[in-house]
Amino acid sequence: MREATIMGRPREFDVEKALAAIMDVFWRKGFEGASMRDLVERTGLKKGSLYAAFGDKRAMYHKALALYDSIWIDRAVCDLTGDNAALDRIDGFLQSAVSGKPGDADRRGCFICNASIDQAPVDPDAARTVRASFERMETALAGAISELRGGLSKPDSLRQARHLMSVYFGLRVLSKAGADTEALRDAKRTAIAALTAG
Amino acid sequence: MREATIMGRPREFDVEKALAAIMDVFWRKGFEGASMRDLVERTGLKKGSLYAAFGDKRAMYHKALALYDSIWIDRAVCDLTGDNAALDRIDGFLQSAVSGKPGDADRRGCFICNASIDQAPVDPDAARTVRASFERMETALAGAISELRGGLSKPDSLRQARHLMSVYFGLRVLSKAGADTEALRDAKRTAIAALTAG
DNA sequence: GGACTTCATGACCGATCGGTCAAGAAGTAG
DNA sequence: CTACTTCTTGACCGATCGGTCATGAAGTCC
Repeated sequence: MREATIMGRPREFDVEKALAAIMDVFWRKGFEGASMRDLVERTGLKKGSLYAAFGDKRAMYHKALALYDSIWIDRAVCDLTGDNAALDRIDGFLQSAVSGKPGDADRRGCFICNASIDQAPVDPDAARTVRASFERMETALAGAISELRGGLSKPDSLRQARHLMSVYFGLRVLSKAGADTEALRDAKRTAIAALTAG
Repeated sequence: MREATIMGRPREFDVEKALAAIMDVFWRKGFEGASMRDLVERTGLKKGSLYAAFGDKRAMYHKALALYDSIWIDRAVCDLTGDNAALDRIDGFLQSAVSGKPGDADRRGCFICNASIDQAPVDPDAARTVRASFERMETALAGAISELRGGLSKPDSLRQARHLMSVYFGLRVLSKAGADTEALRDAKRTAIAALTAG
């Protein structure tokens, strides 16, 4: 319904671009750390337009989180189910948590990880979104793992996937505080070694 | 110096108790999520007393984080270097990230983990404290690991320790969003299995 | 054209933010 | 006792918080 009917003055800004900007702000600063002023400046829009288009601050956060899921978690899942060698896909997945630019680091990390710490305990809706992302990642990982090691039973693949999930988010935490790159590399390497040999 | 000299009106409150209350607030709510109002209510003190005793909000946060390190990270390190069986000590360490009360969960999680996500990217002092805690944990873990597996070289123990560090913080992240208890148990179990067999 | 609908803008709202300070209370030192 | 120091308290500060709304601009529909 309602799509062909265009009445009244049309929007002058690109809603998706605006939401992408909102996502970037919450991603970097968290929910409480981001102010409406930040959102206004980053989007280039006025407060009234933002509220009209997205609802209140909490609603903006939820939409930003959903957008992150649909862009970045989607990408991670696609990469994990792609057609490279299974080991390379898994390695790439963990590597994405390690890299971040050298030196200054990407500092944003993973929005899902940030939201898990920052909002999940106080925002059930955010917690639900986060858990849904967890499951998608876990499933994709399990698929790649069972591809890598044909002999593994389905439940065993799942267990290995859950293990790598914890490694992934642990790497995200460690790297946010600027942990030694070598330490991250070691953690990743050891996890992968355990996978191929376990 | 200065300790015997007690001049003027003595403090009526217990500074350490107050700081413990402050720690609890920041631990639960993060830096931006905690307001001075929260701190005043939780400590039972007036704003003026808090500022006089601890400095501004940021200084309070730093002192709270240092207190956490000296209580909880100390305890984790002690447990890891204790005299139970090495495997039990390591298992207990990971278990502390899994448990949290059943159902409603402890929700506070690990303050170091929270601070890493929440403040480390924007507060270099907090980041330093967090990294120092990382290193203490890593060292204690490496010790327990080399005790568990005598044959392991020192660098290999360190690599295994770094791997378990990532698992630990990953479990913290997953559990904050209320991930399935079984998933956490699987992740932990698999990590330990990899340790004993890798 | 006029009727109607939606959008953009900036002024405005009360509440709360982190932080300060003057004045009085409560102690020590001599 | 007086002199002095520190602590406690509540009033107070300007800034910023998230959020609203009236007005006018900009479009569609007939």
